[in-house]
Order: sequence, then C-alpha cells, then structure tokens
Amino acid sequence: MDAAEQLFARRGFAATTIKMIAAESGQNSALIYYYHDSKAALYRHVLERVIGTIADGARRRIAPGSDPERVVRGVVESQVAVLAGNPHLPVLLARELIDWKAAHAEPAIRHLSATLFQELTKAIADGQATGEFRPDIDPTFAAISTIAQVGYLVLASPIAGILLGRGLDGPTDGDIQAFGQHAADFALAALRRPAVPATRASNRLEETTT
Amino acid sequence: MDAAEQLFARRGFAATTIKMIAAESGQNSALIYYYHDSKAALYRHVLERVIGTIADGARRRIAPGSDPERVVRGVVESQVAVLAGNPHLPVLLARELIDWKAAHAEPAIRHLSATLFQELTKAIADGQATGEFRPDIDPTFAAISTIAQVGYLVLASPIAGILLGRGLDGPTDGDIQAFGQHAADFALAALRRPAVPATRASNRLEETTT
DNA sequence: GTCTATAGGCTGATAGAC
DNA sequence: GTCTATCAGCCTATAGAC
Repeated sequence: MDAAEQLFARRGFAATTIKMIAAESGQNSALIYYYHDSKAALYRHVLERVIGTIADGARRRIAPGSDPERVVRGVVESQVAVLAGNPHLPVLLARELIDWKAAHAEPAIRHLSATLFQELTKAIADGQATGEFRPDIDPTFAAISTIAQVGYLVLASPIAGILLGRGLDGPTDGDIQAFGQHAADFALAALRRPAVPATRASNRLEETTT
Repeated sequence: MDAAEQLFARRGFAATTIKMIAAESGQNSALIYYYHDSKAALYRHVLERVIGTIADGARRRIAPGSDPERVVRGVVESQVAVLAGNPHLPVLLARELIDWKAAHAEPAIRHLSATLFQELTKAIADGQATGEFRPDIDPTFAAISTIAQVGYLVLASPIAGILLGRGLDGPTDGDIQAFGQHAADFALAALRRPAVPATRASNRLEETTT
C-alpha cells in the first residue's frame, strides 16, 4: 500500500504498473492480486486510506463554537498541518480530482463540506451578524477564498514555486508555513469591517446590525 | 490537434492512445506519425498551442501603469476571461503541472511570472507606498492570494462544485464569473488600508508614508 | 501465502503499397 | 499524403505448483 501510494502519486494511475508496485515493495506482482481484486481496487484502497487521514486531521483541529476569527485561523492552520504531514497527499488528491473528477473522494469531500466548510461559512456569517466582519461579502465565496490560498499553493505547486523563486519543485515547507500565516491574515483583513469614521450613515448601519 | 487536445485533457497523456486520437479526428493512426515524431512530440505541440492562447489573452488584457486597484482587477478578470474562453485549458494545465511538474510549460510560466505577476506584485507595493494599501502585507504573498482564488476554483473544480452545491461537475460559467468579481473585491478589501479613526498615532504613520 | 509461467489484449511505432 | 498490415513489447490478470 505504501509503495502503491507513492507510485500512484508520483506517476498517476495509468502510468503506474502492478509490476512497478511489486518491485518497489519487494514483493511478487501476483501477490498483489491475492490481496486486491484489481488495480482499480488497489487504487481505491490507497485513496480511502489517504482520505481517512485528511478527515482525522481536520476533525482534530477545529474547535467548534469559538469566535469567528479563531475559526478562520483554525481552518487555514489545519490545511497547512494536514498537507505538511502527508507529503504526497496533495498530489494524490489532485490526480483524483482530475482523473476521476473526485468520484472516489466524493463522500469524503461532501462530509468535509458539510462539517468543516459549513462551519467556516457559518463563522463568517456570524461575524457579519455581530458587526465584526463587513456585511457586503458572500460568506460562501469568502470561505472559498480563504481555503483557496493554501489550496492553490500546493495544487499549483510548480507555479507557486516559480513565483516564489524556488523553481519547479515548488514551495519549501517553510514557504507553506509562512504562507499559511499570511493566508489567515489576508482573509481576516478582507473580512474585517473597516473602522470607518463615525458618520451618521455608518452609525445607522451599526445599529441595524447589532 | 483538436482531438488530441480534447483527449489529453479528458483522459491524460498515459491513458490516451494514438488510435483514440485518430478515431476522434476521423483519420488514420499512421498519419499522426507522418506529422508528429512521437506521441510525446504531439503532446508538446498541443501544449505549446494551448499555452500560446494563455499568453495572448493575458497580454491583451493588462493595461500597464494604471493605478494599483485597476491592476488587481485586471489580473483577476484576465484569469476569468482566459479560463472561460478555453474550456479544457485548466484541465490540460493541471495535468501538465502534475504529470511533468510543468516542465513543458516552464518557459511560459516564467514569462508570465516575469511580466503579469511582477506587475501585480509591483502594483501592490506601489499601493503600499502611496498609503492606499496597508503596509503590513508581503506583496508577493498578496499577489499569490489574489490569483489563487480563481485558480483554485478551476483547479479544484470538483471540490468547488460541491462547496457551491453544483456537484462534481464543478462551478458553472456563471459561478466563475460571479466568483471572479468577488475575488477582486476580496483581495482589494484585504489590501486596502483600514480607515482608522484619526488618532495621533495613525496621523504620524500617515505622514511618514505619504 | 508466495511463487513461476503464461494467456490474451492493447500500445507505440514502422514498412511499404498506392 | 493516406492507407493496410504488422511487429515487438508491455500490460492486467489468472492458472497452478509448492
């Protein structure tokens, strides 16, 4: 499974052969068919295992019910932590997105969407309700913008690498950590209601929203 | 070439066969080898053609030297326009990123980085110099956050589709247009210096930066 | 459970007629 | 330029010895 995960991530499903996996793991290729029905089944097993670690990591890191700002930071930090802890997770997930339109990952994505993402969206809406965040932003779009930053950095890692002067190998771990910090700050700077000078118009708005 | 572009985008390099391309384009498979040296060469030609359209689209849309806010909007709008105009561009590019670490696209990416991206970064730095933008954000990171939003929406399109309630087929064209508008607003909201109430401290800061 | 051997099919690429 | 025919090699998957 480890060998398969590595190879599927590095070369993709179609370009990885059963014999490669056997060689990489020092086993016989026929043995793989003793444990898995087919190459496709092996791939499903690998993917399910990897997705399990995302779900675990995400679940453990979000303290629900805390204030909006902490939720935003928590989500971005959990992205960074999960991605940093599983080196070929982003590649494997990216391949799944593109090769199968995430068909195998759909249940997991829907679950993350229904929990983590909804919580982020709700935190943003809550922040708007209390007047902490500006009201003129769609909470769903804002949540996507928030997670998109770190997501793009790892999905488009060769591009990000060039933009950061690191070359095609992509950002370093340090870059990702630093960018994660920035991403949370950036999202919160966009969300926070600007401290407008006290005019009548803004006062009226303040009263209706608090 | 059109058939090859479509198939390479839909199924990937390894999973696309020369005979598939021949069948799709109503030609003989041997004829492909008359025009292209190998499958890999055909892929390179397809990719070069596609990348040309990105470069063209980007070049035509950015008015250099305009004010920082216009540059930010222009970059995001050009992303949306190029992606909307070329349906399988994001998929093909995503596959190139992941299958070859963008090795074939490197010159184009470096060029876009040296022109478009540097211009965006410079516009942000300029905005900071004039006091229009807050100074406590790294311009390079801010530029990545800006382009990451629409980039993520199309690269992780099945995820974005689920988050937006559209399913695995991803966001609609309308979604991408609307999100592009939001993305520019979101980035500018993050960048703009908050209009702090006039205290002595903020006045002092104002005087040193303008 | 682990191995060897191999079937059966598809692939990229070429030779050569027209 | 376009076609048919075909090769040599690699692939997934299985049969069967141990």
